[in-house]
Amino acid sequence: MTKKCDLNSSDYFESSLHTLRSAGVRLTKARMAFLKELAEIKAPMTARELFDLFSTSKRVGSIDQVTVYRILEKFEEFGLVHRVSPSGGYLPCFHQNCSDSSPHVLLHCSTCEKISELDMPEETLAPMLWYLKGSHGFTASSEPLQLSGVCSTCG
Amino acid sequence: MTKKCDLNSSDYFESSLHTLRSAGVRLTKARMAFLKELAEIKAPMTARELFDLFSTSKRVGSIDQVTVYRILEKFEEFGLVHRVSPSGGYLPCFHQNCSDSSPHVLLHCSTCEKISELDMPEETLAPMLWYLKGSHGFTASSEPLQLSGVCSTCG
DNA sequence: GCCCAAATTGCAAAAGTTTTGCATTTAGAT
DNA sequence: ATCTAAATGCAAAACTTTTGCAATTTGGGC
Repeated sequence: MTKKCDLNSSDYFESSLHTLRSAGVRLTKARMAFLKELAEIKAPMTARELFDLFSTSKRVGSIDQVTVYRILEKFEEFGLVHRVSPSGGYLPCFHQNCSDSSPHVLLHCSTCEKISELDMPEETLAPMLWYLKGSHGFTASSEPLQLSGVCSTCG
Repeated sequence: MTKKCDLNSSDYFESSLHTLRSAGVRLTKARMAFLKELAEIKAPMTARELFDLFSTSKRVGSIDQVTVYRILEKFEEFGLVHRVSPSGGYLPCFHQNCSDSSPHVLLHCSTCEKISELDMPEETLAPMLWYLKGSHGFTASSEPLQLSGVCSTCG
Protein backbone atom coordinates (compact mmCIF):
# COMPACT_ATOMS: atom_id res chain seq x y z
CA MET A 1 0.00 0.00 0.00
CA THR A 2 3.01 2.22 0.40
CA LYS A 3 3.11 4.08 -2.87
CA LYS A 4 6.43 5.64 -2.19
CA CYS A 5 7.41 7.28 -5.37
CA ASP A 6 4.52 7.85 -7.69
CA LEU A 7 4.39 11.13 -9.52
CA ASN A 8 1.37 12.66 -11.14
CA SER A 9 1.47 13.98 -14.68
CA SER A 10 2.62 17.45 -13.83
CA ASP A 11 5.17 16.18 -11.31
CA TYR A 12 6.41 13.97 -14.08
CA PHE A 13 6.93 16.90 -16.36
CA GLU A 14 8.72 18.97 -13.74
CA SER A 15 10.79 16.11 -12.47
CA SER A 16 11.86 15.18 -15.99
CA LEU A 17 12.87 18.74 -16.76
CA HIS A 18 14.97 18.72 -13.65
CA THR A 19 16.62 15.43 -14.57
CA LEU A 20 17.49 16.68 -18.02
CA ARG A 21 18.68 20.06 -16.86
CA SER A 22 20.92 18.51 -14.20
CA ALA A 23 22.48 16.33 -16.82
CA GLY A 24 23.16 19.27 -19.08
CA VAL A 25 20.69 18.12 -21.69
CA ARG A 26 19.08 20.98 -23.56
CA LEU A 27 15.45 21.75 -22.95
CA THR A 28 14.22 22.33 -26.46
CA LYS A 29 10.65 23.04 -27.51
CA ALA A 30 10.37 19.61 -29.03
CA ARG A 31 11.52 17.87 -25.87
CA MET A 32 9.27 19.85 -23.58
CA ALA A 33 6.23 19.35 -25.78
CA PHE A 34 7.06 15.71 -26.02
CA LEU A 35 7.33 15.32 -22.27
CA LYS A 36 3.89 16.85 -21.84
CA GLU A 37 2.38 14.37 -24.24
CA LEU A 38 4.20 11.48 -22.64
CA ALA A 39 2.90 12.43 -19.23
CA GLU A 40 -0.64 11.82 -20.40
CA ILE A 41 -0.40 8.47 -22.13
CA LYS A 42 -2.00 5.52 -20.42
CA ALA A 43 -0.82 2.61 -22.52
CA PRO A 44 2.56 2.00 -24.12
CA MET A 45 3.07 3.63 -27.49
CA THR A 46 5.68 2.94 -30.12
CA ALA A 47 7.88 5.64 -31.59
CA ARG A 48 5.67 5.69 -34.64
CA GLU A 49 2.48 5.97 -32.64
CA LEU A 50 3.91 8.83 -30.65
CA PHE A 51 4.82 10.56 -33.87
CA ASP A 52 1.26 10.13 -35.12
CA LEU A 53 -0.10 11.42 -31.85
CA PHE A 54 2.02 14.49 -32.37
CA SER A 55 0.86 15.06 -35.89
CA THR A 56 -2.72 15.27 -34.69
CA SER A 57 -2.08 16.99 -31.39
CA LYS A 58 -3.14 20.57 -30.98
CA ARG A 59 -0.56 21.14 -28.33
CA VAL A 60 2.42 21.72 -30.60
CA GLY A 61 3.54 22.19 -34.12
CA SER A 62 4.87 19.14 -35.86
CA ILE A 63 7.96 17.29 -34.75
CA ASP A 64 9.84 15.32 -37.32
CA GLN A 65 9.74 11.57 -37.11
CA VAL A 66 13.50 11.36 -36.80
CA THR A 67 13.34 13.71 -33.87
CA VAL A 68 10.84 11.48 -32.14
CA TYR A 69 13.25 8.57 -32.37
CA ARG A 70 16.10 10.66 -31.09
CA ILE A 71 14.12 12.13 -28.23
CA LEU A 72 12.95 8.73 -27.09
CA GLU A 73 16.48 7.39 -27.18
CA LYS A 74 17.64 10.28 -25.05
CA PHE A 75 14.76 9.99 -22.61
CA GLU A 76 15.33 6.29 -22.19
CA GLU A 77 18.96 6.97 -21.41
CA PHE A 78 17.85 9.14 -18.49
CA GLY A 79 15.17 6.77 -17.25
CA LEU A 80 12.31 9.08 -18.23
CA VAL A 81 10.64 6.32 -20.19
CA HIS A 82 10.54 2.54 -20.07
CA ARG A 83 10.37 0.32 -23.07
CA VAL A 84 7.99 -2.56 -22.53
CA SER A 85 6.91 -5.91 -23.95
CA PRO A 86 5.16 -7.14 -25.89
CA SER A 87 4.77 -4.17 -28.22
CA GLY A 88 8.16 -2.60 -27.67
CA GLY A 89 6.30 0.61 -26.89
CA TYR A 90 7.29 3.38 -24.51
CA LEU A 91 5.74 4.37 -21.23
CA PRO A 92 6.61 7.37 -19.05
CA CYS A 93 8.42 6.27 -15.92
CA PHE A 94 6.70 7.76 -12.92
CA HIS A 95 9.33 6.39 -10.57
CA GLN A 96 12.38 8.14 -11.83
CA ASN A 97 13.50 9.52 -8.53
CA CYS A 98 12.38 6.61 -6.44
CA SER A 99 14.63 6.08 -3.44
CA ASP A 100 13.43 2.53 -3.01
CA SER A 101 15.97 0.24 -4.62
CA SER A 102 13.60 -2.62 -5.37
CA PRO A 103 12.57 -3.00 -9.00
CA HIS A 104 9.55 -1.18 -10.33
CA VAL A 105 6.76 -3.48 -11.24
CA LEU A 106 4.89 -3.17 -14.50
CA LEU A 107 1.67 -5.12 -14.83
CA HIS A 108 0.65 -5.98 -18.33
CA CYS A 109 -2.96 -6.99 -18.81
CA SER A 110 -3.11 -9.47 -21.67
CA THR A 111 -6.78 -8.71 -22.19
CA CYS A 112 -6.89 -4.92 -22.46
CA GLU A 113 -3.16 -4.50 -23.15
CA LYS A 114 -2.90 -1.73 -20.59
CA ILE A 115 0.26 -1.55 -18.54
CA SER A 116 0.25 -0.11 -15.06
CA GLU A 117 3.24 0.70 -12.98
CA LEU A 118 3.31 0.27 -9.25
CA ASP A 119 5.34 0.22 -6.12
CA MET A 120 5.54 -3.03 -4.31
CA PRO A 121 6.14 -3.24 -0.58
CA GLU A 122 9.67 -4.43 -0.14
CA GLU A 123 8.69 -7.49 1.85
CA THR A 124 6.62 -8.95 -0.97
CA LEU A 125 9.53 -8.84 -3.37
CA ALA A 126 12.23 -9.80 -0.93
CA PRO A 127 11.75 -13.60 -0.95
CA MET A 128 12.06 -13.64 -4.70
CA LEU A 129 15.07 -11.33 -4.83
CA TRP A 130 16.87 -13.27 -2.10
CA TYR A 131 16.26 -16.49 -3.87
CA LEU A 132 17.65 -15.16 -7.13
CA LYS A 133 20.69 -13.82 -5.34
CA GLY A 134 21.30 -16.90 -3.25
CA SER A 135 20.65 -19.65 -5.74
CA HIS A 136 21.64 -18.02 -8.98
CA GLY A 137 23.91 -15.16 -8.03
CA PHE A 138 21.58 -12.83 -9.87
CA THR A 139 21.30 -9.26 -8.63
CA ALA A 140 18.06 -7.62 -9.69
CA SER A 141 18.49 -4.06 -10.84
CA SER A 142 16.12 -1.20 -10.55
CA GLU A 143 14.95 -1.75 -14.09
CA PRO A 144 11.30 -2.64 -14.20
CA LEU A 145 10.03 -6.12 -13.57
CA GLN A 146 7.31 -6.91 -16.02
CA LEU A 147 4.50 -9.32 -15.32
CA SER A 148 1.62 -10.45 -17.49
CA GLY A 149 -1.83 -11.35 -16.32
CA VAL A 150 -5.35 -10.07 -16.13
CA CYS A 151 -6.14 -6.77 -14.48
CA SER A 152 -9.00 -6.05 -12.12
CA THR A 153 -11.12 -4.41 -14.81
CA CYS A 154 -10.82 -7.31 -17.22
CA GLY A 155 -10.69 -10.08 -14.64
CA MET B 1 15.83 -25.42 -5.88
CA THR B 2 13.10 -27.56 -7.38
CA LYS B 3 13.65 -27.35 -11.09
CA LYS B 4 10.38 -28.95 -11.88
CA CYS B 5 9.97 -28.61 -15.57
CA ASP B 6 13.20 -27.92 -17.35
CA LEU B 7 13.75 -29.72 -20.60
CA ASN B 8 17.05 -30.28 -22.31
CA SER B 9 17.51 -29.49 -26.00
CA SER B 10 16.42 -32.83 -27.29
CA ASP B 11 13.48 -33.01 -24.89
CA TYR B 12 12.54 -29.61 -26.19
CA PHE B 13 12.49 -30.86 -29.75
CA GLU B 14 10.45 -33.95 -28.91
CA SER B 15 8.09 -32.14 -26.64
CA SER B 16 7.48 -29.45 -29.21
CA LEU B 17 6.77 -31.99 -31.92
CA HIS B 18 4.25 -33.56 -29.61
CA THR B 19 2.60 -30.25 -28.86
CA LEU B 20 2.26 -29.41 -32.53
CA ARG B 21 1.08 -32.87 -33.53
CA SER B 22 -1.56 -32.91 -30.81
CA ALA B 23 -2.86 -29.61 -32.06
CA GLY B 24 -3.08 -30.87 -35.62
CA VAL B 25 -0.31 -28.58 -36.82
CA ARG B 26 1.68 -30.07 -39.67
CA LEU B 27 5.22 -31.15 -39.05
CA THR B 28 6.96 -29.81 -42.10
CA LYS B 29 10.67 -30.00 -42.83
CA ALA B 30 11.00 -26.28 -42.24
CA ARG B 31 9.35 -26.46 -38.84
CA MET B 32 11.35 -29.41 -37.66
CA ALA B 33 14.64 -27.95 -38.80
CA PHE B 34 13.67 -24.71 -37.17
CA LEU B 35 12.86 -26.38 -33.87
CA LYS B 36 16.28 -28.02 -33.84
CA GLU B 37 17.98 -24.67 -34.31
CA LEU B 38 15.83 -23.02 -31.70
CA ALA B 39 16.67 -25.70 -29.17
CA GLU B 40 20.31 -24.68 -29.32
CA ILE B 41 20.15 -20.92 -29.01
CA LYS B 42 21.35 -19.39 -25.77
CA ALA B 43 20.38 -15.78 -26.16
CA PRO B 44 17.24 -14.28 -27.66
CA MET B 45 17.28 -13.85 -31.42
CA THR B 46 15.03 -11.76 -33.62
CA ALA B 47 13.17 -13.18 -36.59
CA ARG B 48 15.78 -11.67 -38.84
CA GLU B 49 18.68 -13.10 -36.87
CA LEU B 50 17.11 -16.53 -36.94
CA PHE B 51 16.74 -16.24 -40.67
CA ASP B 52 20.41 -15.36 -40.99
CA LEU B 53 21.37 -18.24 -38.74
CA PHE B 54 19.47 -20.47 -41.10
CA SER B 55 21.12 -19.14 -44.18
CA THR B 56 24.52 -20.08 -42.81
CA SER B 57 23.51 -23.27 -41.05
CA LYS B 58 24.68 -26.55 -42.45
CA ARG B 59 21.78 -28.35 -40.93
CA VAL B 60 19.18 -27.51 -43.54
CA GLY B 61 18.58 -25.99 -46.90
CA SER B 62 17.36 -22.45 -46.91
CA ILE B 63 14.08 -21.35 -45.46
CA ASP B 64 12.47 -18.22 -46.82
CA GLN B 65 12.38 -15.16 -44.61
CA VAL B 66 8.61 -15.02 -44.78
CA THR B 67 8.44 -18.58 -43.56
CA VAL B 68 10.58 -17.72 -40.58
CA TYR B 69 8.10 -15.04 -39.55
CA ARG B 70 5.19 -17.38 -40.00
CA ILE B 71 6.80 -20.24 -38.14
CA LEU B 72 7.65 -18.02 -35.20
CA GLU B 73 4.12 -16.71 -35.07
CA LYS B 74 2.79 -20.25 -35.00
CA PHE B 75 5.29 -21.39 -32.39
CA GLU B 76 4.50 -18.49 -30.15
CA GLU B 77 0.83 -19.36 -30.39
CA PHE B 78 1.61 -22.78 -28.96
CA GLY B 79 3.98 -21.54 -26.28
CA LEU B 80 7.04 -23.06 -27.91
CA VAL B 81 8.85 -19.74 -27.82
CA HIS B 82 8.79 -16.60 -25.71
CA ARG B 83 9.27 -13.15 -27.02
CA VAL B 84 11.43 -11.06 -24.70
CA SER B 85 12.56 -7.51 -23.96
CA PRO B 86 14.50 -5.51 -24.70
CA SER B 87 15.36 -6.82 -28.16
CA GLY B 88 11.98 -8.32 -29.00
CA GLY B 89 13.86 -11.51 -29.78
CA TYR B 90 12.66 -15.09 -29.40
CA LEU B 91 13.79 -17.72 -26.96
CA PRO B 92 12.75 -21.38 -26.87
CA CYS B 93 10.46 -22.04 -23.94
CA PHE B 94 11.81 -24.97 -21.98
CA HIS B 95 8.83 -24.97 -19.68
CA GLN B 96 6.07 -25.68 -22.10
CA ASN B 97 4.54 -28.58 -20.26
CA CYS B 98 5.19 -27.25 -16.83
CA SER B 99 2.51 -28.30 -14.37
CA ASP B 100 3.45 -25.54 -11.97
CA SER B 101 1.06 -22.68 -12.49
CA SER B 102 3.32 -19.91 -11.24
CA PRO B 103 4.87 -17.67 -13.89
CA HIS B 104 8.12 -18.62 -15.50
CA VAL B 105 10.92 -16.32 -14.62
CA LEU B 106 13.28 -14.92 -17.22
CA LEU B 107 16.43 -13.25 -15.97
CA HIS B 108 17.91 -10.69 -18.27
CA CYS B 109 21.51 -9.72 -17.60
CA SER B 110 21.96 -6.12 -18.64
CA THR B 111 25.71 -6.61 -18.93
CA CYS B 112 26.04 -9.68 -21.15
CA GLU B 113 22.47 -9.51 -22.48
CA LYS B 114 21.93 -13.21 -21.87
CA ILE B 115 18.53 -14.33 -20.76
CA SER B 116 18.10 -17.40 -18.62
CA GLU B 117 14.87 -19.09 -17.76
CA LEU B 118 14.22 -20.70 -14.43
CA ASP B 119 11.73 -22.24 -12.10
CA MET B 120 11.11 -20.45 -8.91
CA PRO B 121 9.93 -22.22 -5.79
CA GLU B 122 6.32 -21.31 -5.31
CA GLU B 123 6.87 -19.82 -1.87
CA THR B 124 9.27 -17.18 -3.13
CA LEU B 125 6.76 -15.85 -5.63
CA ALA B 126 3.67 -16.23 -3.50
CA PRO B 127 4.01 -13.04 -1.44
CA MET B 128 4.25 -10.98 -4.57
CA LEU B 129 1.40 -12.72 -6.34
CA TRP B 130 -0.86 -12.48 -3.32
CA TYR B 131 -0.12 -8.82 -2.99
CA LEU B 132 -0.96 -8.16 -6.61
CA LYS B 133 -4.16 -10.12 -6.31
CA GLY B 134 -5.22 -8.62 -3.00
CA SER B 135 -4.29 -4.99 -3.50
CA HIS B 136 -4.73 -4.57 -7.21
CA GLY B 137 -6.98 -7.42 -8.30
CA PHE B 138 -4.32 -8.48 -10.74
CA THR B 139 -4.08 -12.17 -11.56
CA ALA B 140 -0.67 -13.14 -12.84
CA SER B 141 -0.77 -15.52 -15.75
CA SER B 142 1.66 -18.22 -16.65
CA GLU B 143 3.33 -15.93 -19.13
CA PRO B 144 6.91 -15.26 -18.22
CA LEU B 145 7.94 -12.71 -15.68
CA GLN B 146 10.95 -10.84 -16.87
CA LEU B 147 13.52 -9.33 -14.59
CA SER B 148 16.63 -7.32 -15.34
CA GLY B 149 19.81 -7.33 -13.38
CA VAL B 150 23.33 -8.64 -13.36
CA CYS B 151 24.02 -12.36 -13.62
CA SER B 152 26.53 -14.34 -11.60
CA THR B 153 29.09 -14.36 -14.40
CA CYS B 154 29.02 -10.61 -14.91
CA GLY B 155 28.38 -9.67 -11.27
C1' DG C 1 1.33 -46.46 -52.97
C1' DC C 2 -1.72 -42.88 -54.95
C1' DC C 3 -5.00 -39.12 -54.64
C1' DC C 4 -7.04 -35.19 -52.61
C1' DA C 5 -7.96 -31.09 -49.83
C1' DA C 6 -6.15 -28.10 -46.86
C1' DA C 7 -2.14 -26.26 -44.99
C1' DT C 8 2.27 -24.52 -45.75
C1' DT C 9 5.87 -22.51 -48.35
C1' DG C 10 8.38 -19.44 -51.74
C1' DC C 11 8.60 -15.54 -54.51
C1' DA C 12 7.90 -10.79 -55.77
C1' DA C 13 6.43 -6.70 -54.40
C1' DA C 14 4.40 -3.44 -51.21
C1' DA C 15 4.17 -1.32 -46.90
C1' DG C 16 6.04 0.10 -42.86
C1' DT C 17 9.80 1.32 -39.63
C1' DT C 18 14.27 2.97 -38.36
C1' DT C 19 18.76 4.95 -39.45
C1' DT C 20 22.12 8.03 -41.79
C1' DG C 21 24.30 12.19 -43.66
C1' DC C 22 24.29 16.72 -43.93
C1' DA C 23 22.68 21.56 -43.87
C1' DT C 24 20.12 24.63 -40.86
C1' DT C 25 18.49 26.19 -36.57
C1' DT C 26 18.46 26.77 -31.59
C1' DA C 27 19.71 26.66 -26.47
C1' DG C 28 22.46 28.32 -23.19
C1' DA C 29 26.95 30.06 -21.74
C1' DT C 30 30.21 33.97 -22.02
C1' DA D 1 24.87 40.09 -28.79
C1' DT D 2 27.82 36.55 -30.09
C1' DC D 3 29.45 32.02 -30.33
C1' DT D 4 29.61 26.93 -30.19
C1' DA D 5 27.98 22.62 -29.39
C1' DA D 6 23.77 20.36 -29.51
C1' DA D 7 19.54 19.46 -31.57
C1' DT D 8 16.42 19.47 -35.43
C1' DG D 9 14.54 18.82 -40.21
C1' DC D 10 14.79 17.01 -44.65
C1' DA D 11 15.76 13.61 -48.13
C1' DA D 12 17.21 9.33 -48.99
C1' DA D 13 18.87 4.85 -47.83
C1' DA D 14 18.60 0.72 -45.27
C1' DC D 15 16.25 -2.48 -43.00
C1' DT D 16 12.16 -5.18 -41.31
C1' DT D 17 7.69 -7.03 -41.73
C1' DT D 18 3.45 -8.02 -44.28
C1' DT D 19 0.59 -9.27 -48.31
C1' DG D 20 -1.16 -11.71 -52.39
C1' DC D 21 -0.90 -15.43 -55.00
C1' DA D 22 0.95 -19.54 -57.31
C1' DA D 23 3.40 -23.78 -56.42
C1' DT D 24 4.42 -27.37 -53.29
C1' DT D 25 3.85 -30.45 -49.42
C1' DT D 26 1.58 -32.86 -45.58
C1' DG D 27 -1.41 -36.21 -43.63
C1' DG D 28 -5.72 -38.73 -44.18
C1' DG D 29 -8.24 -41.59 -46.93
C1' DC D 30 -8.82 -45.11 -50.70
